[in-house]
Amino acid sequence: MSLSDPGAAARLLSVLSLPAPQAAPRLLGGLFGHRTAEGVVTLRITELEAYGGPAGSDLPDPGAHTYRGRTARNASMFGPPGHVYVYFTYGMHHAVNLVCRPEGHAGGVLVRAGEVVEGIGLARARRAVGRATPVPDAALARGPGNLAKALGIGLGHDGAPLAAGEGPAGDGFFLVPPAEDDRPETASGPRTGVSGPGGTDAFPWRWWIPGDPSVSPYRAAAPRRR
DNA sequence: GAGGCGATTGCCT
DNA sequence: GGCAATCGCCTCT
Repeated sequence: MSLSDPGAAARLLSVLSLPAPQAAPRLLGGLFGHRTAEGVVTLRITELEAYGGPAGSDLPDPGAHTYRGRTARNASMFGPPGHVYVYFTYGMHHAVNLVCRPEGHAGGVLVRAGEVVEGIGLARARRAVGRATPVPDAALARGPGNLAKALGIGLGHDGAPLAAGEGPAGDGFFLVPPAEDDRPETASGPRTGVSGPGGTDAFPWRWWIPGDPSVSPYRAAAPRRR
């Protein structure tokens, strides 16, 4: 697999047309990158989570932002595949999803962690902002908030298209799903930080590459403070 | 118009 | 392991 893989475009469309729980394990080990005026950072995806659609749809997911229907915030999740859904949470963190399924069907894959394989200097610089101590390389894109920061992703990128391979020249996102023969070993379990039934064994929609140092530690949803 | 809380992170004890 | 930070979105009044 490489950024110039001629089969990448076909694989991207076929994989992202699937419901998220089927697309997610097929994206593990793939390349995901973002090119800006600052440079390019590319990751090998090592951890992700699938998210479905609203109550009453064909893939209801009580853990998803889309569960209560389409809103201005989550509209990208209902759009055509091959785009990104970026959201802002906890007043400080961004996270990025790869939108799945045909337009009208909500679904996406949250990219939770990756190994930086290109642009590690830029990733280090972005992650160093506001920190006193340096970030270990394996942790540069560990966790969805950290990954978004390493890739330079903000709310302004919500709805941006995903190119296959290196894509057209200029700024933007690109994605290269692994060829079938290149898919890594995978493990799966409940999603991290999801409260309610969506965070239980009933939705084992988190996948990761076992033993990879960039995978984030599992955390149960924070109990409500009072 | 107000209040609660979140697909998190990192520092503190 | 506990918990503060920090603010936009969503729900309810």
